[in-house]
Amino acid sequence: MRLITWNINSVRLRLDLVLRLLEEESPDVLCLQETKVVDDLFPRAAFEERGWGHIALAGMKGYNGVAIVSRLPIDAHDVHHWCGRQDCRHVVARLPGDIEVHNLYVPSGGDVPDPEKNEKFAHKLAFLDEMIAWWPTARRADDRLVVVGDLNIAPLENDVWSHRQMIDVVSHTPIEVETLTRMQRSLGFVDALRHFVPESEKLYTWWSYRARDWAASDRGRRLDHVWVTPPLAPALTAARVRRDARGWAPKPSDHVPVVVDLAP
DNA sequence: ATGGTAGCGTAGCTA
Repeated sequence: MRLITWNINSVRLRLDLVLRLLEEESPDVLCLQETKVVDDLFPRAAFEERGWGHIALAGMKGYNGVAIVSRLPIDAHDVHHWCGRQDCRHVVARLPGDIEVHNLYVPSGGDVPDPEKNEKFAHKLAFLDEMIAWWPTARRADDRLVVVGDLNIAPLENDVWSHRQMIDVVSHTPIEVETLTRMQRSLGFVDALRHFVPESEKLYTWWSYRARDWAASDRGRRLDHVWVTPPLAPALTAARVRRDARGWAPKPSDHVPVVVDLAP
């Protein structure tokens, strides 16, 4: 099974790029974040016509939004909301083979890494803390789970271009790294990308739009992740980042797809 | 220290 996660930053504006990815990679399951569209206006037909006819959505107007687009039947799906909001950041699909995919869009957290001074940062930490409490009550470490998405945290030193210069920057602060690590440990999730790419190697999935030349400066961060529970870890056969998609014309997303292959 | 870009939707918020 091939599974891809991609923060698309408007699925309607970049539908042509999504279709290009489907053509090039032919994934079984594509998980999108920041679709920025209500469910009724999601471009279903484009996916259905190409064979990805099973779709689970949680979208809203203008912001956030997650989608799971699948070639495999989706037996059931759920939408979860956190922190008392209805902000469309978590959709779940159950797939054949008793695999459950959780597609997440974790709050970005604003600019100031202090929950006392910045409500957005407090929300980001609260969102993760709620999930950390929820996982062990709702699922088991021996379930066959895949957690993907834009987690908006780069946990390892080589998940950012400069650990030293990023230590006080939201996405790489110690409190965020510690919180994300606690979520990872809540069910013993295995980091699929780092299962294949050594921690000593720089690895990014996001580059700011604000750089003059994203490729030359290469000030990236690894914000997008794929985790699996221990029963699925032996099935991992490959994981890679489609860095080239950051340059796709005419208007790339600031995130690139992460591709993971699981043996049957 | 600051400003740099992008999407939605048409002002200002979010990232």
